[in-house]
Parts: sequence; C-alpha cells; structure tokens
Amino acid sequence: MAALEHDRSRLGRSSTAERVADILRERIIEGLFVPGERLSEEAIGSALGVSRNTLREAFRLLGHERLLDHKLNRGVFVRVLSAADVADLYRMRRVLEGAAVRRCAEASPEALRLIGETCGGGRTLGLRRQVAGRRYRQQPFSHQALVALNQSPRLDETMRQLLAELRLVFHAMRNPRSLHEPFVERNRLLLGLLEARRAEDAATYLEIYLDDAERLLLQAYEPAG
Amino acid sequence: MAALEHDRSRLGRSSTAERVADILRERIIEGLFVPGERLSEEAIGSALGVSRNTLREAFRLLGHERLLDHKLNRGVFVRVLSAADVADLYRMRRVLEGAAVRRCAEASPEALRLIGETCGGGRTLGLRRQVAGRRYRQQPFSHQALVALNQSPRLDETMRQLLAELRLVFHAMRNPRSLHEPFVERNRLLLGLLEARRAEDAATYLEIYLDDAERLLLQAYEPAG
DNA sequence: GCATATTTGTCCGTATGTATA
DNA sequence: CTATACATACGGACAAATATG
Repeated sequence: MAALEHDRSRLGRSSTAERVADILRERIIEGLFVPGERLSEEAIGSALGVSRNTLREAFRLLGHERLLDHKLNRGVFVRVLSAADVADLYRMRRVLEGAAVRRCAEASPEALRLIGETCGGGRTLGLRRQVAGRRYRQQPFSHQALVALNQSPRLDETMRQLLAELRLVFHAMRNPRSLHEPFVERNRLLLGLLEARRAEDAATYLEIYLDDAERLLLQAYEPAG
Repeated sequence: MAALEHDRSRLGRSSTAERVADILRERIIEGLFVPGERLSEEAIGSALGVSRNTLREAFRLLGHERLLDHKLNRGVFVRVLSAADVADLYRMRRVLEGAAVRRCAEASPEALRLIGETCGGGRTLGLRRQVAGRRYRQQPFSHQALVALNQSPRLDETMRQLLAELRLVFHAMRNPRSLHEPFVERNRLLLGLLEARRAEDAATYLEIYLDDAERLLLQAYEPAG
C-alpha cells in the first residue's frame, strides 16, 4: 500500500490520524481484518506510511468506538464480541429504533423514503464504493435511516457505531448471509406500517422482529464465539 | 502538578494516555477548564509530566467524547456547545430516558431506589470525592440511574457522555444553579410515578419535563453562547 | 502586509517493561 | 529460564500552519 495522499482539499481537513482511522475502520467493517486479529503497529504503520505515534492516535479513536480492543503491553486486536455484547447491542437497537418508529407519524415522506432506498445498504456515509472481491449487499431497508427519524445527529452517530459493531459479529461467523434473508420480508412489512403511520403497530412489530433477530443471531454465534 | 503515579495495581491496568484522559475529563466536567479554553500541549504535558505524544493520545480520546474540539493546526479547545447541540442532547435524553421510564414496571426495587439515592449526584463512577472549593450538588434524582433501567452498559456509557456534555453548557453560564432548583420537585414527582409503576404517566410527564428543561436552558444559554 | 515567534503535526530514535516462544 | 519480540513512553527534530508584533 502506498503512502496516504495528503488531500487537505479546503474545508473538512483532517489529520493523518483521522484519515488512518477511517481506513482501518473501513477494513474492519468490510471484514478484511477479522475479529481477534492483532494489528501490529510496525506492520500497519509501515504499510500505510505513517509513524507509530500517528498510528497509535488512530488506534485510540477506534478503540473508543469499540472496534479495537486495547490490551496493555500486548497490542490492539480487532474486537471479538461476547454473547453479552450482542445482547447489549440489541437492547440498544430496541431503544433507538423503537423511539424512531414511534415518531413515524411526524416523519417527512422524504425521510420515510430513505428507509426503503435500495442504494447504500444501510450506511449513509459515502461508503458505497465497490470493495474488490466483496459482494455488496443491497438491502432495501436502512435501519440507519430509520433511526434518523429521531432527528438527532448524535443518535445517528451512535447507530453508526452500533452497526459497525454488529458487523464484527457477522464477520466472526461462517454464513452470515443466511441470517439476513429471513428478514427482507419483515423489513418490507415494517416499512409498510411506517408508511401507513401506524406507529404503535410498527413498534410492536419491531419488538418481535428484534427479539427474533437477536435469538437467531445468538444461536448461530454462540458456538463460534 | 506532580508527575503521574504509575499505579499498575494488578487488574484494571490502564495506559498513561487513559489516565491522563481521566484527569482531564474530570477537570472539564468540574469546570476547571472552561468551554472555549485552549489546552496547550506544551503546558499540560509538562504540568502532568507526560510527553506530547502521550498527551495527544489522551486528547484523541476526549475529542471522541466530544468534550474537546480538535482544530487542525490550531490545537484542542474545550468544546463550546451550540444551541443546536443542546437541542440534540435533549432529543437524546427523550429517547434514552423515555425508553427507561417505559420499563419501570419490570425494574427491580433496588434499581428504582438507586434513582432516588441522594449520594453521588448522578454519576455512578467512584467520583464522589470532594473537589476543593466546589460545592457538591446533592441532587436526589439520578438520571444516570434512570437510564440504567434499560439494562444496557452501552446506553449507560452513552448517557454518561451525554451528561458530561451537558456540564459544558452549565459551565458556560453565569448562574447554573437557578436552572436546577425548579426541577427538584418535578424529580420527586417523577420518581413517585416510577415507584407506582405508572409507566405511561411517567413517560408523558417526562416529555413535559424535558421540554421545559430544554426551553429554560436554551433561554439562559442563547445570549451567552 | 510582512517578518517573527509560537504551536501544532508528524516523524524518528531509544530506553524500559511486559509478554511469549 | 533465557531470549526474543513488541508495546509503552519519552525526548528531540523539523516542516508547516498559525498567531503575534
């Protein structure tokens, strides 16, 4: 890998550490770095053409996002989530997505449309570029856009980090696709309830949805983790 | 300030950067560093007896918590929240605390008791030590403990960061106390609803509570910010 | 507007301590 | 147990950006 291009194009300038964090975050989310893998300062630093000090700043950022696990004097590792972590993530989803569906009555048509948008696969950042050799899932339901109904940038960011963590679970499994497919129909149904502005029905349905999703995920994950 | 004591006492070891972050976080929350103030790498590094590299790692952590504002080539500043930030924090509170009160029926008596505990003033970490010359508020209602009803460590942490940010608002004002006092009675009333397990009433009351709190806070903050 | 001083951003070298083969 | 590898943390260096007079 070549050294980082120093973009610095006008506004939104960012430090090298932040750009390195972006790169590493992407690789973790895409599964190029698998959970449990150790990230060597020496190896990655030289591969990215940055000093160890700069790289360590990036590691701190990703550690704070719970994507990396900092073990003192042992290095940083891609996070391996426990079953308790998975349960916690779903408790969060119930809160964040539950609050969102309850506000569907006051949501703009545009906001609702974004939930069903087929492009982007759930992430709102400009990350839709094709990753080599990796099929890009086209899920016609964005839970990120759902949470956006709360109209809170901070909750959006929280959800983004939550979904990134959930990726770690899937990357630690052998057949993650099989867990998504049973839910495409449910997603469609949920979206229908939202468009009909039936907030309470949607909330009830979401609870069942997430209960099932959590249970199925834990069943498939437990033996691996 | 003397150099950091290298504790390293068995389990729960932490790096110097994390310990420095803890110290700086505490000072920001206590208002010893006021919003807008620039934190010099040189000054703080030598004051704490750590190198610039280590200090910068700590800065990254606090920046990620939104307590510090990183301005490229200009340094780090104690965050100054905008009115939009305050509104966002209250949107979050409605979601996190709203979900919590809705679960009061299934809350343990112990969990409810903690909300009304008079010691600690809202924070669950062992931070109840007396800060010199700073009166310690004894609020008999912990919104942190309320959010804990969600039984999610991650939401607990989110709430902790949220309350830390809110502190920034109060430290940027001249008379922060006056905004708390009108709510001690409301807190008592809300706690009564929770203890009576009247979830829906509590949720409704909380909405009004937070609407008022946000409005009053913005009124008092707008001219300053 | 310009020259200078200050401060950040980033890198390197190195000593020390810790974990692991 | 020794040896090796690596993370931790420090201090110094220099360029670039910014603040100051």
